[in-house]
Amino acid sequence: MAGAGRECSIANALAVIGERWSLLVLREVLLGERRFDQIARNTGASRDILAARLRALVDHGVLTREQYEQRPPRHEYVPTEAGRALAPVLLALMEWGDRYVTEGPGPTRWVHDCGAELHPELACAHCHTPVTADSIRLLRLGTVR
Amino acid sequence: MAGAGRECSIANALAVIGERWSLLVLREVLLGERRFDQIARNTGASRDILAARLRALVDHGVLTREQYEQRPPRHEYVPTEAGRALAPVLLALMEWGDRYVTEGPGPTRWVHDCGAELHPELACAHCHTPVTADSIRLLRLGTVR
DNA sequence: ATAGTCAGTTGGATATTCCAACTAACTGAG
DNA sequence: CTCAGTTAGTTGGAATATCCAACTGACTAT
Repeated sequence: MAGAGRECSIANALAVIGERWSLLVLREVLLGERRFDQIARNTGASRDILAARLRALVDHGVLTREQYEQRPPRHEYVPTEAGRALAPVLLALMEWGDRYVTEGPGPTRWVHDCGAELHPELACAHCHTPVTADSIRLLRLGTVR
Repeated sequence: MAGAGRECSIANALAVIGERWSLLVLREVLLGERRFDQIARNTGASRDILAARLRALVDHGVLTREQYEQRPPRHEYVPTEAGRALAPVLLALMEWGDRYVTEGPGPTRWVHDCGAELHPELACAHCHTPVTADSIRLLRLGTVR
C-alpha cells in the first residue's frame, strides 16, 4: 500500500479483506465451500493467488486451516468469528450490487424468517431504527497522518 | 480480472468498487471532501492511480464530475444516488474494522439520533428484525460459469 | 516577477497478477 | 502393479498495475 492517509477502520479493514479476491473467497467459505479446488473454481481466482490469499486470511484470523483427513493430508478453510462477522458486509455489498450493478434479478437471493425475500438495510443496534444519512452525526473523525 | 467464477452481485459490485482505493475515495467523498488534492492527501493514494479511480467511478455512475469554478476550470467529485447507497457498505466495513482489526477505540465514531453511539447491524427491510446467519435461507444461488 | 494552488499527466522502477504446467501425496479401477 | 484421477498447492515467465517524484498548465495572490 502507499502513503498513510486517514486513520480509519475502513482502511484497516481493507488491509485485511480489501484485495481483489478476499471477499469472494469469504463468500464461498460462508456459503459452505471449504476446499481449495472448489474455492478456486467458484471464485475464478488463479491458484497461486488463491493460496496467497488463504494464507493471508488465516494469518489475519479471518479463516482457520483445519485438517479433515489424515491420508492424504487434506485441509479445509473454516471461518472464524471474525470471518462470520463479515457476512453483513457481504450482504450489504450484494444488495448494492443487485440494485446498481447487476442487470435483471439478483443471481443469488435469500428469504428471511419473516417470509419476505431478504433486502437488508442498516439499523442502529441500540434502537433498531434504520440508519439514514441524516440520522447520524460525526462524533469524532480520524486524523490524517 | 481472471476467470469467470460464480454469477454474483458481490463480484459485480467488486468490479466497480473493489479496487484498492475506490472505497477510500468513496469514504472521503461521502465525508464531504470533493477535491482531487484533498482526496489524494486523505486516502494516501498516489495521484495517477487516484485519477484513474475517479475516472472509473465516474464511468460506473458512482460519482459525477462537476465544475464548481470557471477560471481556472475546477471540478469536484459528487456522489450519485448509487454512490450514496454505498454508505451502508462503508459503515458495515467500519464496524467490522473497529471490532476485529483496529486496536483501541475506533478512530471515527458516529452518534445515532436515538442518542447512542452508532453500532450498525443488518436488519430485514421488511420486518425490521436483525438479520442473523440462521434467520435467512438461500432461495437461489448464482451458478458458476 | 515570483510563489503558490489545483488537477492532473508522464516516465521509470517495483510489485502483483495471470496462466499453464508441474510436483507431491495419495485413492480406486483393472 | 500400473494407470488415470483427485486434491492442494508451487513454479516460471510474461503481462499488468502500482508507486513515486517530477513535470505541465492554468490560473491567483503578493
